[in-house]
Amino acid sequence: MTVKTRFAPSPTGYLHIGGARTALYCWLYARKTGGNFLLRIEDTDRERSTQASVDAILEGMEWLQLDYDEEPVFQTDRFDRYAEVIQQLMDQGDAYYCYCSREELDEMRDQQRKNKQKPRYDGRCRHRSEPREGVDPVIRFRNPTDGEVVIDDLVKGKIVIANKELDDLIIARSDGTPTYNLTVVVDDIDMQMTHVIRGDDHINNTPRQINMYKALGAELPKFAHVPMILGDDGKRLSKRHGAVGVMQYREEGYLPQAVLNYLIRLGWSHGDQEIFSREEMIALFDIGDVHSAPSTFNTEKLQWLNQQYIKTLPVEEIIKHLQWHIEDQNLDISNGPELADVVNASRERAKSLADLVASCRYYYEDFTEYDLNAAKKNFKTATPDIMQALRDQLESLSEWELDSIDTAIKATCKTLDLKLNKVGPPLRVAVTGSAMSPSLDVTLKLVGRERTLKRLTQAIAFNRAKYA
RNA sequence: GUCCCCAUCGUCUAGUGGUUAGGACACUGCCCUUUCACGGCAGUAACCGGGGUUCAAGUCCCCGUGGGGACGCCA
Repeated sequence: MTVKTRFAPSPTGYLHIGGARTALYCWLYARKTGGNFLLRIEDTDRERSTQASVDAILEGMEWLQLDYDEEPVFQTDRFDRYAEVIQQLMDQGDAYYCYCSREELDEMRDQQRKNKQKPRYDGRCRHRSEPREGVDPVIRFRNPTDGEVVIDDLVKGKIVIANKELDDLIIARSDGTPTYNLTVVVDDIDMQMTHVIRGDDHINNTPRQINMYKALGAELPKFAHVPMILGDDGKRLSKRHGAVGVMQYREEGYLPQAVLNYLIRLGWSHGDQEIFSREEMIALFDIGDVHSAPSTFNTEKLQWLNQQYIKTLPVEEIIKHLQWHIEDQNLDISNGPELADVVNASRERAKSLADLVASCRYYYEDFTEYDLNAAKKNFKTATPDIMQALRDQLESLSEWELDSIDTAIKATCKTLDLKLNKVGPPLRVAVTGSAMSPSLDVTLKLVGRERTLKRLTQAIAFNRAKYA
């Protein structure tokens, strides 16, 4: 049978990092097995679902390049079908009207809590035959009272839950709209899902859902419950608890490759391997190998991975993702060196794409102020003379190439009888405004002759004024 | 409170009865070096506790402890 998986977020916020991992696992498993991966938007809660969230989720999926095989399914398009199934359950006697008020239910739960019991619906409307005047009833699923439900979970193993721990859950609200546990089951059956991969916060729902599968005479999919991701404080990462949206990682300069690589290694591994290409992920991943314990999100490792990818990805790929940051940081690159050359010169010292852009500004724009610490440390009384000597040497060059620039700098050192470490650092500050840049020959070559000479003139003036 | 899940360095993990408990991030030191990085080398650091089973337990079982989750007319 062809594998079918789905990612089923509810559009009540952005795509967060935990959701992204679940989506990745679903996607990988489908891709690995030659199956299909679908996206289903669970928007039955009309109070909280928004179009903006739908867009954000779609955007996140696209950024991560987790492509789905069919058009996304929206549950709000399927209300007729849910009503049909609810009616079927009513007709079969597997569902019933419940007229209890919210106050009544609250009181019941309070009482149970007081008695140190698990709050659960006690089934008081199970046998009611008369409607209650003026009350729009909800519909509850009649859960079996005896026996137990067994989940053969692909990541957790065998889980057994006694039916007496479960209660009769609401499948239709008093306004007639269906609720989560019903819609999931109906959709997964109709969409012929073979594998339900989701966060383990859903484990408690699974036995109820299995009972509904049984009531509907449907075949069970395989379940795989992946552990939650915890924040630095050990608490579950969620929308209301520090989980940031995946698009925020783009804003901070992460590559989608790095995010995906980080996510796959969070709870899964393949020996000692840390870096996985997309192809390797698909080839090596198996849902059954996912670690059953929750893991803590660690930004430093994500940073390291990001750096690895910035260092090694083809330059065109880097540039593709860099565009967004160039716009974001308002950098005009039309007047300066080739972006590819700049990227190649600087990629080894960038932790993020945002850093990369920020640290390349001097190739394209002039500046009038120097980094305070860099100037303080490297501009001395002798600087104007050194800069002047450098300027003379560089100006006389017939060609502006790495070799000639390098030779000019060394020749200056010799003329002045100074070591390179007295000449190089101030030169760097003069030309870039900061204390860090690629090696001087590369930097000067890219900055260009004209700009270099102009900046040396500027540095001479600056230092003359300072030490006058 | 009740039920469910989980437990190896600070973090991510390898490990499937016999290992000097391995790797990665982070951290520290050294080397490389015109800066910052990169890179290389070295180092600190872990089997939650207690009982079993066994010749042998990080590995299997039980009980604690700790952490997480669920207990909605949310998903």
